[in-house]
Amino acid sequence: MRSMPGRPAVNMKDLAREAGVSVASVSRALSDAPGVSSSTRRRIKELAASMSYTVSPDASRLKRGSRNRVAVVVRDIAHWAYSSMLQGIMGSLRNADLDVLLYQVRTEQERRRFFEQLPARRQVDAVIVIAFPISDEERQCLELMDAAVVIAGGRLGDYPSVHIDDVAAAQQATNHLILAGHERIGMINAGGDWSLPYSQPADRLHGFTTAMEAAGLSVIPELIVEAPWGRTGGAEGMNRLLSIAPPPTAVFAFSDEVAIGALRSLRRAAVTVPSGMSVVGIDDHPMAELSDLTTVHQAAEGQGARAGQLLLDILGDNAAPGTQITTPTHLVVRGTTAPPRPKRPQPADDSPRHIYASTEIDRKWG
Amino acid sequence: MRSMPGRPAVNMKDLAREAGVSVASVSRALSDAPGVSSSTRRRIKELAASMSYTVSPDASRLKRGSRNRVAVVVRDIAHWAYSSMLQGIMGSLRNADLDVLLYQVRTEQERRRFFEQLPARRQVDAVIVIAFPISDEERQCLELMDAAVVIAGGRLGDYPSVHIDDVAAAQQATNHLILAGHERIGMINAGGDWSLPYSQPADRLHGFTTAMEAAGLSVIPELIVEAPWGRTGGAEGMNRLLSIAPPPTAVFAFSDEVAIGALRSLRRAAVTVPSGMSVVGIDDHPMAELSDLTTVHQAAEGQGARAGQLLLDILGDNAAPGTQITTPTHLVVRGTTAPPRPKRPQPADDSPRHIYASTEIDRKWG
DNA sequence: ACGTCGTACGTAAACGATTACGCCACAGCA
DNA sequence: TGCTGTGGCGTAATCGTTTACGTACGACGT
Repeated sequence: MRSMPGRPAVNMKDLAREAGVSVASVSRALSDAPGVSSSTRRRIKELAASMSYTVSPDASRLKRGSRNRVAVVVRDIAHWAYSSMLQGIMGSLRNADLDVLLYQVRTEQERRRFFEQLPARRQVDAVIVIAFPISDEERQCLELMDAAVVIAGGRLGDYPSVHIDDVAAAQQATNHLILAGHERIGMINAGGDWSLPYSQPADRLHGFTTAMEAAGLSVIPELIVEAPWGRTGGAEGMNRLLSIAPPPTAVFAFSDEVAIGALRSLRRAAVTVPSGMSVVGIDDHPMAELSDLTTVHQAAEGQGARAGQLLLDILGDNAAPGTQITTPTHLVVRGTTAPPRPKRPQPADDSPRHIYASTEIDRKWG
Repeated sequence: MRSMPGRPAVNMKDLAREAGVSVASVSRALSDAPGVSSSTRRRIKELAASMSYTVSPDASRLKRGSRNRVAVVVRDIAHWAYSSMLQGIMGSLRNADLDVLLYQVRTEQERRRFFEQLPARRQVDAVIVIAFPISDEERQCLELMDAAVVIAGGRLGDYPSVHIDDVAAAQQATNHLILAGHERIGMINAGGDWSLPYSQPADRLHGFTTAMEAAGLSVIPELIVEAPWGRTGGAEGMNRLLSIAPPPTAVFAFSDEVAIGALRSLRRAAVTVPSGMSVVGIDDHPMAELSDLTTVHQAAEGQGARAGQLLLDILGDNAAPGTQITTPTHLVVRGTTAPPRPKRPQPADDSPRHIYASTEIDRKWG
């Protein structure tokens, strides 16, 4: 049976009466403030426990003017990278006496609604945005509520953020293909459904082209295809690349999910991997190991943890408001990349490369 | 530049002065309560917008005694099944004007801390517990919060819950193996690290044994191994089963993650799947498709959505407090199950079964 | 002309805490 | 004894709202 909604069964006044002291003493005792003898403090605390009393967080917040709440906004909770970051964030905020309000914005419309209502109902000290772009008007909403903002898993304006170096990650992936001897290299990019521009696709594209140019290879525009984010998008993208004559000998995919979709297309097209086509992704998604996918590892949970810590530092005035943290990435070589098939058909090395061998030893390159 | 923490730049009194009315009228106008002429109401609302004023949720809650928040407690945010459920919950709560407070309890210690300190105390109307067991004392703590409780992805006492029928799911998996002709069937069970008993392992074990007995097959105790939850646990479990002479010809794994770990052990032991060993799991994790794993599908996001809806019904007094919802499961046959190798060695059908064939067509059995 | 009623609005008392301020008793010191 | 300082505690103001109640006033019926 629940009592009146929200009204506590026992409030501070009751406790005070019961203890024979004033509410002021109770407040002081419970909040470990000075001004109460240690004996009464102990007595009050014990009584509070026995009456299972706790202070009303709302009244307390109202009076003190603190909020002790942060909002975490995530685009897709069920996505590996984002839920990992969320986990990292929760981890570093765990001991901070902060409540976490969770919001999911899957569509443009939900995003808009979130920012419209944000100042209205939710009062938070900070907002952590996990990896999606926001518009200028939406930034104004954030300014209005005078909350700190931290971006996790991306970069956005001058906001403090924790992210990987997308350009460098793309270069690591591309250089791996180049070092293996590939020259005709394609890319499947994914913009992520948002109408707003986000730095990731542009950065990864930029990393790809600069790596190619640095190696003296030509970037062939038709070998760069844009596909929807996700596995089906990756499959589509690869189909488009396969329809080009001649197709690339290696493909850099925007992410592991895209790469895995691409691998599916290759299987259906009976193109052997890696001898007929090399594929590399970015993320080191758990599925990458299963698919034996060469990829560039990023520590998603670690980024979340750093973002949470950065937020605490900012709230505690221990960090510059514009701090940008770049977490390292590294190449994980698995079974989907190899040198290209020699141009002159010769006894091809089609001996069954044991598909699981490389999961045992992840050779890690800078 | 942030002003005083938590104190709004402009409060209702300021607005009232500016509008030339009393705070009462402002409150009435903004909350669409009767007692204000429509003209003043409009005027006040416009002024509020132009001063970008919003009511203090804390003061409002304090006075009204409402909370409009629910807590979601999850054991492992980054796990596919739980983040999917969380996603489903968020989805059905989205339009309900409820904020979601998120708590993670990964370890026994965190769980204990959560229940001892009840950070959600006096803050939420309801608590959704995602798939982990709680002790009797902890239930008493929950009562203290005087909040509604809903269990998602499991069953717990008399609390309303949304879950699959674990017994039936285990039977579906086991029967599939039995129908394929297996007789010596093992099981890798996983208790999930908690010291508290949870219904899932017991139910799945029970489903396994009843299916076996119903088919007139004997349950061999040493073929039932307990392993830690997760892929490495599954690998360990399978190693133990392989060390038994003779090993089983088929294995039912507690979950897809366990099954995938088991598959890894089989690869390392050079046991071919499915001809040398059949494996079936439960979940239909996205990785199951990649691993071509036969499994029993459960709709994780759907369960979350139902749980969220159930919560709304309970808060709106539209559902009996003890409602239990069972969501259906179905077998998805893929490539890790097949009839056992005939006992008399004969021309084995080791022609390469195309490992991806069945991902194209998921034959679904009740 | 006079009650009566409904509407629009203001006044003020909560809601449950925190905290500045004041009071009192007692200890220390001359 | 008289003065001052300090620790322990109570009084009351306050945080920003909501809302029960009171009042003023125009409309209406008789």
